[in-house]
Amino acid sequence: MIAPLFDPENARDRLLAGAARLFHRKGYATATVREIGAEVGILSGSLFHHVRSKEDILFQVMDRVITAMLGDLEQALDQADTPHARLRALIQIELAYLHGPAADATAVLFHDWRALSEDRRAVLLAGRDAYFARWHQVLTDARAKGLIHADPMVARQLLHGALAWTSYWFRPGGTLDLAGLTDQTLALIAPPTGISGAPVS
Amino acid sequence: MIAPLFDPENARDRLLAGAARLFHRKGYATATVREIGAEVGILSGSLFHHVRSKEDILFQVMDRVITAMLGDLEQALDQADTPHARLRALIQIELAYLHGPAADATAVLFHDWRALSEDRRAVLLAGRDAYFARWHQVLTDARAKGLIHADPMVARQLLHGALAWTSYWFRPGGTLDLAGLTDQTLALIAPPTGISGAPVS
Amino acid sequence: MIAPLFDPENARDRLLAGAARLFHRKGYATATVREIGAEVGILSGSLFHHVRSKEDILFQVMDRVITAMLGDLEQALDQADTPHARLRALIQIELAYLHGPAADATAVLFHDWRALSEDRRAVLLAGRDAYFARWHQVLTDARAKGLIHADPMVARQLLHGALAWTSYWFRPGGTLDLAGLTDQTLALIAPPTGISGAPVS
Amino acid sequence: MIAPLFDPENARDRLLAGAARLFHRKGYATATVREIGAEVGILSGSLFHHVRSKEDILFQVMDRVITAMLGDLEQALDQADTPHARLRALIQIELAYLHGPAADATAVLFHDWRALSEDRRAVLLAGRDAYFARWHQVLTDARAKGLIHADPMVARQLLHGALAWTSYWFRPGGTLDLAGLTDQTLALIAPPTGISGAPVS
DNA sequence: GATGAATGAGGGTTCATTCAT
DNA sequence: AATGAATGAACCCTCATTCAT
Repeated sequence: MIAPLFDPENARDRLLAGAARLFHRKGYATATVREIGAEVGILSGSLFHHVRSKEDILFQVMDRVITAMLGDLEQALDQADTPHARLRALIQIELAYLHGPAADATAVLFHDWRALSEDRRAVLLAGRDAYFARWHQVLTDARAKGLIHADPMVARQLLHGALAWTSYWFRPGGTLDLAGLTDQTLALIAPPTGISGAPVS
Repeated sequence: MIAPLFDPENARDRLLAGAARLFHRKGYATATVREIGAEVGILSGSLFHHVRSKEDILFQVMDRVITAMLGDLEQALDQADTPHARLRALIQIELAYLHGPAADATAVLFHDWRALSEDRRAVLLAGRDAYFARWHQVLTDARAKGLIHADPMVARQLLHGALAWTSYWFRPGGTLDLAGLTDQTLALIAPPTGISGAPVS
Repeated sequence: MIAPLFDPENARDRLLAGAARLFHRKGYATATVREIGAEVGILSGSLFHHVRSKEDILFQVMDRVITAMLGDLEQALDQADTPHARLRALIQIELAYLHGPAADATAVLFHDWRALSEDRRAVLLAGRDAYFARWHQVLTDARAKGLIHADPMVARQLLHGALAWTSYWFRPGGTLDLAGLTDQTLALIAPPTGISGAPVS
Repeated sequence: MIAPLFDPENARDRLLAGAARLFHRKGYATATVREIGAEVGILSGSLFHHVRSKEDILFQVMDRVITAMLGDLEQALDQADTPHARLRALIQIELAYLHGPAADATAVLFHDWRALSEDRRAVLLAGRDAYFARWHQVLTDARAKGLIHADPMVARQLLHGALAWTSYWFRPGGTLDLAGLTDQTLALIAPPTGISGAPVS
C-alpha cells in the first residue's frame, strides 16, 4: 500500500534508509556518522560523497516522508466517500507510515523534528501545513456530522500525538495488527454511532 | 495544586530546575554542561559538586517527577467518586504536570526517557509501572461502565501519547486554558452525552 | 643487537615510540595526550585513530618490550654455555634494553608499571613471569656453582632493582659504556676471583 | 631505632604522614588533595591552612626524610669500627628507613623525586649530596680493603638502586625480616671473606 | 581551624568534516 | 566512489586552589 521511500538500487537511497533506521533506533543527536556508515557498509568519510552533512541526511529523509505522506493522504481521502471513512483514512495513513515500510523515516520525522535547523525546518513547513490542512478539513466535517465532539484544531493535535506516540509502544506482528489498532483508535474517539456518538444537538 | 518539585532555596534543586528547563528546551543530548551552568549561573565545573554526572541530573529530575506524579495521582483518584471523575483525574493530573510548575521536568521525563542509561531506567521503572497500573484500573472501570469503548491497554497508550504530545503545541495562557484542554480531551474520548457518560455539571 | 621495537615506517609505531619517549621523560601520569600528539607531530584527537585510549598506548608499549625481552633473553641464554656466562647474559640483556634502542619503552615498563590498570597488568603478567622464571633458573644455578651467595629469589629482586635503577643515572656514551657497566655489575655481585667464580678471560 | 618523622600530636605532621602514606600507595601524581584530606580526616579545602600547595606537602615530606636519614647515617657510621661494619651500616640504615616507621616518606623520596619541581629539588640537593658523600667514603674504603670489587661510584648507584627497589617487593613480617634482608644484600655484594672476597692484588 | 561552594584551567575523548591517495 | 589519516572544536569531567561563612 505504502510505496517504499528509498530505492535499494540507488546508493544514496540506501544511505538514507540506513540512516533513518539508525535515527529511529537511537535518535538523531545520539547517532554518529561512523555508525551511519557502519549501518550502510561504508566508512564515515565516504558518506560525504553522497550528502553535504549529517543534517542533510536528516533533512532529506524528512522531505521524502512529508511529500509521500501528503500524496497518499490525498489519494486516500479522494477514495473515501463518507465523513467516517475519511476520519478512518486519516488514522490509517498515519499508522501505515508509522509502522509500514516507511516506519523509520516517519518516526524520525515526528520525533526528531527539533533536531533540524530552523532554516531547514522552514523548507519543510509548506508540506507539513498542507498535510495538516487536510486533517483539519476532515475533522471539521466529522464534528459537523457529530462524529467527534472536540474542537477540530485540538482534536487534530491530540489525535496526531496519540498516533505519533504509537511508535514507542506498538509493534505490528503481535496480537494487535495495524487494522486492529486503527479500529481501537476509532473506537476511542468516535465510537459506533447509535451508542454514544449520537449528535448532541 | 501541583507543588513545585524543586526548592529555590536549595542549590542543588536550583540546578535541577535549571537543567530541566534547558533539557525541555533543547533536549538532553543537545544540552551541554556549560549551558546548564550558564542557565543556573555557575561554571560548568561547579555542577559536579552537586551531581555526579550529566546523566545523574537527568535521573534525578525524572525521579522527582515520577514520585510526585504518582503521589498526586493517588490522591486525586481517592477524591474522585465516579468513574467519569476518575477518568477526568487521569487527564487532569497529567496535564497539570505537563503545563504547570513541573512542566519542564515532566516534559523531560516523557520525551528524554531513552537518553537515560538502561541501568538508571530500571531504577525508575517501578514508579512508572505503579503510575500506569492506576491508569489501567481507571480505564478498565471506565470501559466496564461504558464510558470508553477501546481496549484499556490500547486506550492508555493512546491517551498518554495524546497528552504527552501536548507539550509540543499547547501553551497555557492562550484562549484555551488547562481546564479547557482537559474538557476537550474528555470530549474527544468520552463525550458527555447519550447513555455512555454521566453528565458533567 | 637489540632490534628496534617500533617500525618508523608505521604510523602507529611512530606514535608508540614517541609516547614511550615522552613517558620516559615525564612519567605516564604527567604526560598529556596533547603532549604525545606534539611529540609525534599530530593533534591529540588524531591519536585516537591508532589507539583506543591513553592507557592503551601504555599497554602496547609495555607489551612490546615484554615480548621482545623474553625472546632475546631466551636466545642469549641458549648461546651461553657456562653459569657465569648465563649470569652475564641476564645483566647484559637487561642493560641492553634499558640503554639501547628500546630504552624508553623499557624504562616505561619498569617505572610506570603501577600506572597500568589492574586488568591490563594481568594480561602482561604471563610474559613477565616467564622472564623472571628464567632469571630464577640462572641464579639458582649460579648459587649452586658458588658464583653468588645470596638466596636466588632475593638476589633476583636486588639485581633487577639495581639494573632498573640505572635508567635514572647511567647514560651510555660517557667514560663508562654498556660493557663496562655490565662488568662493574658482575664485579659487584660475582667477583671474578678466588674459588667462587670462573675466570672471565 | 629510627625515630618517627612525624609527631602525631601535631596537626600538620599528621597531614604530612597521611599524605606520605597515600603518595606511597598511589604515587604523587595520581593522589588527589581530596584523597589526602580523606586520609587525614579533613576536607580538601582545609589542607591549605597547613600547607601552601600540594607540592609543598611533597617537599616537606622529602625534607624530613633527608635530614633524618643523614643524621642517622652519620651516627651509625660513627659507631661502626670496621670497613665491613660501615658497609653494613649503609645498608641497614637505608633498609630501616625504607621499611620501618619512615617507610612511606622514604619511598616517596626515592620514587617521586621527579615529581618535585626543579626549584624545590635544588633545595634538597645539599642534604642528598651529603648523604651520598658518606656512602662514597665507605665504599671507597671497602674497596681499598678488598671488600667489594666495583668502582665506588658505580657500586653506590647499583646498591642504592637495589635497596630502593625493595620497596616494591619486600614486606617485613614475612619469613625474611629486615636483618635477614641486610644479610642477603651483604652476601650478594660482599660475601664473607676467606671464601670469595679475598683481595685480588 | 574547618567547611564546602565556586573557580577555571586543563584533563582524556568524541565527532563531523576534509582531503590526498 | 571509497578509503582512512588528520583536523579542530567541543564534549564531559577532574582537580588544585580560593574564600565567604
